[in-house]
Parts: sequence; structure tokens; C-alpha cells
Amino acid sequence: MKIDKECACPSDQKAKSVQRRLRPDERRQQIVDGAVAFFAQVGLDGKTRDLAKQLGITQSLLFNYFANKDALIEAVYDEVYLNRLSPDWPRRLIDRNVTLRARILAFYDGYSKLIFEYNWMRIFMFSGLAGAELNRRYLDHMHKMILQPLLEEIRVVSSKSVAPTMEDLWNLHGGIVYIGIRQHIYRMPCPENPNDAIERSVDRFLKAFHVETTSPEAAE
Amino acid sequence: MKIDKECACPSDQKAKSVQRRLRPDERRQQIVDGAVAFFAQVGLDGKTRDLAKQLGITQSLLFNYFANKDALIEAVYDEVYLNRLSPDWPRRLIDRNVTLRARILAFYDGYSKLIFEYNWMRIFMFSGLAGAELNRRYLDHMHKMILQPLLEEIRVVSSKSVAPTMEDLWNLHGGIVYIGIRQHIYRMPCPENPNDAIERSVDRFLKAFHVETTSPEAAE
DNA sequence: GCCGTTATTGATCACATGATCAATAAGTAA
DNA sequence: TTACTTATTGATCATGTGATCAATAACGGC
Repeated sequence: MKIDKECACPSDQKAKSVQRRLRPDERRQQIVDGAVAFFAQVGLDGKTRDLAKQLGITQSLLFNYFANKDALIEAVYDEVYLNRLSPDWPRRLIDRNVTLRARILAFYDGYSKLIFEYNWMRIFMFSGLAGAELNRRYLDHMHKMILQPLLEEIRVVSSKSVAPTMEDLWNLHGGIVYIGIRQHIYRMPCPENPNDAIERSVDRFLKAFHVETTSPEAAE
Repeated sequence: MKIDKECACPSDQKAKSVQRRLRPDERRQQIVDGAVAFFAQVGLDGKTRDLAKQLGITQSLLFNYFANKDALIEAVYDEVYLNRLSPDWPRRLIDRNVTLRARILAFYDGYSKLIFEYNWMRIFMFSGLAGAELNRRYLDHMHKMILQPLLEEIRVVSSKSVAPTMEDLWNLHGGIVYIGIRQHIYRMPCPENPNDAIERSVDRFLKAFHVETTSPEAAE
């Protein structure tokens, strides 16, 4: 179960080539970046000594930039979560100058680029299991800013009798997100480009609610 | 971040009422059951002292029944994974005496009862993140024994031009599993009974591949 | 009630881990 | 080159953690 990750490189000869004594802001950013990758690999219970070794610095240096481990993990959360939800997605989702289908596909094209990333997906899952408040807030945001407007848009163009519920939308969303879970959590073989699968999933969904799914190009 | 879970109960008066000195097989089972619940809560990095306290026994007693912590976790895996995939699901899925829709719904009715359980879902996610081999094997089993036959069954009754791919089936599956993830990993509010959402999801899927979705009762 | 078996305990060890701090040396300006 | 600042280090502390083992006491047979 234990995996040895010895850094067997002889210490001095090449070590001089990498610069030491960085400017504080640079060093801090380097630590945060390394911490994101590190905690994504091994989980938030990863040991500070292992992180330091992976960064090529001393363990004590970490505490020069962060008061304690929790503060470091907070910085990791900030790095991973903040500014990752594009603020104009909600606006574009309700822009009726564009086909509903095109809007949905455009959203999931961008969104999947975000969440199908190894670091993001794993830290989101680790922090979710740990009960982090940030996850709930993120998903609340997703609910209010994305799925709720989307539900309204679909109801407008679909016949009333078959209109979807919010639970149906979570089902669509979950089926797409699950691609990333299979890839980065379960490490299963997945399609290199998920866009096809996403497009087919969205089309099945829209078809069920009597929304025209032929692409605009095909219609012209 | 740290949550105090003090057992403030005065030690003796009532403690005598619970039996001590169990038979070895009983004690072992009690430990495994407690370990499943414990590790599902806090993750596989949970400390043996905390587990012992939750069980009301000494930490050293754990190592009388398991050589080390890894052996205990293996026992937890066995308890959670083994004999949970009903062996007759594959057979019932290809029983063409029953409507395809009914077969799929019957499968997910039983399967969801399994995976929407708190302990199962969280230990599966924890072990998946830890890279446990058991997850891969479980999902391989799911692929070969459930989804592959299901794909064949759907292709038989759907028109060739729109037949689904394996990726489409994973999408259906993922959308359903995601209900349990939202509930037990992200702790979001979810429908108390997911069968409705599952049924609608399956029906959307079958409709997309031109499979009759009206229930047999309605047809009679 | 007495005795032998053994499930259970409490003390303890060796090491891991987060955190601290004085000592060191890399960079910079004169 | 010299002197000053400070980013970085290495040693160290206090506690946490998995694991061990002799001592203890609960249960069953007589």
C-alpha cells in the first residue's frame, strides 16, 4: 500500500541550476501550485514533509508562508475554486438570440474543460468528502446561477405537459460530470474528447422535452 | 475544522449493562461493522484510537483481531463490496420474456438501494480516490456483467441508425449514480425516493433510441 | 465456589507529524 | 569587496499514531 517516492537525485550538482531564494510572492505562488497538485494526488491528509520534498524545499519553509496547514489548504481552495466559474455563463445561458441547444452545448463545452481537469476534480471530491463548506456553496451557485435559469429556458420552449423538473436537470448534469469522475477518481479509460458524449446526452435530453435538436447549421 | 466528539458518559453505571468479553467471531464482526461506519464518516485515514472509542473498546483490542490497520481496511472492503452485486442481475437483464424497460427499471431499483447507502457510497469514493484496486475490479464487473449485456439488449430492439454506444450507457448510469453522490458526498438535499427520477431518466434514454417506453400495464 | 482459559486492558515503544526558532547564506546596494 | 537584509535551512519540541506485550479479569467447566 505504501509507495516509495524517493528523490534519488544527487543533491548538489544540478540543484544549483534551479534558482533558490525566490521573491516572497513568487515562492508563495510556487508553494500553492505545488500544494494543489500534491493534495490532488494524495488527499488533504497529505503530509507537509512530503509536499516540501516534492517542491524541493524545506518543510519549515512552508510555515514561513502559511500560519499552519489549514491556512495552506485554504489557499489551495482559493486557487482551485475562485474565478473558475466564468461570470458570463449565466448571461449567455439566457441569451435567446442563440439556439437553446447551442447555449447548452457552449456552456458544457467550457464547463467540462474546467471540471475534467485532474486537480480540480480530485480536490473537489476530497473537500466534498471532508464536508468543506466551499463545496456546498459552489453547488448552490451552480444550482441558482446555471441550472435554475436553464430550467426556465427549457420550459419556455418545451410543451408544458412534458416540461422537465429540477431533478431531471441534475440528472443531465450528473451524467456529464460522471465522465470526469470515471476519468480522474476511478481512473477508468475514457474518451479523450468528451464533447461527443456530451452532445449526444444533451440531445437526448432536449428531445425528451420536445425541443428542436437539429443544429442551426443543418437548418440553414 | 477540528470537531470534538467527547464521550462524556460517566463510565461505570450503565457501561456494565452492555456485554463485554464477546465471542471472538462476534467481536470481530462488531469491529468490522463499526469500522465500516467509522471509515465511511472520516475516511480511510481515520485513526484507530477514534475508532476504538466509537466502538467502546480499547485501541489495542483492534490489533488482537487484525494484524494491522491495512488488514482491518481490507476487512472493511470485503464487508462493503463482496456479495453486494446480486449474481442474478446479469441473467434477469437479458431475460427477453420481460419488457426491456421493465428489466432496466428492475435493475436500477435494486441497484440504487445498494449504492444510495451512506456507508457504501462514501467508502467507494474514499477507496476510489486512494486508488484501490477493488474499485477498478468492481467497475470492470459493472461494465462486463451489466452495461455490456444491456447495450446488446438495447441494440436489438432499437433501430440500427440510432443505436447507443457504451459511452451513452455510462452516461445513463452516471446520471443515476450522481443522485447518490449528491446525497452522500456533497450532502445536498435530494428526493427521498429517487425511483421517479430514475424512471424518467431511463425513459428519456429509451425514447432517444426508439424503444417503446409505455409501461406494460398501460398497454393492456 | 474454585480454577483454568482467554478476551480484554493499560502501559509503553518507536516513529511520524505539525510547528517553532536561532543560525545560515543568498542576493543587493554601496 | 564589504556590509546589510532576509529568504531559507537544520535542529528541535510536543504531540499523535500504529503496534506490542505483560497483566488483568470475565466467562465456562467442574
